[in-house]
Amino acid sequence: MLSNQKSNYGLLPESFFLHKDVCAIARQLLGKIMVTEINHECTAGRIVEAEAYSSLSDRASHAYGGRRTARNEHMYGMPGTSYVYICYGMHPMVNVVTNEHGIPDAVLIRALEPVEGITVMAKRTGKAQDDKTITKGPGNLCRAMGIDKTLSGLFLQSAPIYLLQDPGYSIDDHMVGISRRIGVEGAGEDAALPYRYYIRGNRYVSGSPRT
DNA sequence: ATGTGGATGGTCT
DNA sequence: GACCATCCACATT
Repeated sequence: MLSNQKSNYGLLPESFFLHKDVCAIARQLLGKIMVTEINHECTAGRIVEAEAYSSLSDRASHAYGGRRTARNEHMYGMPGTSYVYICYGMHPMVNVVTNEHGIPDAVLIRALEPVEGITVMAKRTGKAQDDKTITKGPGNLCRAMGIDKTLSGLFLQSAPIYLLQDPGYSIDDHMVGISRRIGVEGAGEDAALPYRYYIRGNRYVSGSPRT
């Protein structure tokens, strides 16, 4: 199943995703492991960048003002499920849905550091295994992980997609950078909110700053 | 290292 | 018809 990783990593409890502070969850997702198993191919990466999108009051969120459409329906789903949508007509983006059922908080996963299946990632993306853009940025990481819209609305604790903790790994606060979010200039004052979290100096972190 | 412009198509007004 | 929670190639500093 999860091959050699299964013995080391563990599922996250529902309480992890139920937290009301979506920014705290985005921060805590740094260092966690995202895994996909698609067509018997396992790929995994450590989360190194994530952004919080906060429910109804956040103008950068697809659910701003309580907006609810066919596209963003999964934002209103159960905590610990996925919300995948297509951006710019071609890039899938994967989010982790948080807070209680019906409250559309979500964390956008923006970058991973490859942990397993790097040859599969290279095949899917047409890039070299040592290309640092292979899982850098929300569109790139979805391509490397094989994530598409059909993986939206799924619990992140069973095939084909998992979110796991690595008990032997922790991220100290001094390793964490915080900034405004990327690509949300249209969100007025909310564009400046410090809702982006990343691991300082990690070569897979997208945008800037990276330190 | 930084900036620009084009690709590309779903979604909402 | 306008707007994107982006990426890549290519130009310029």
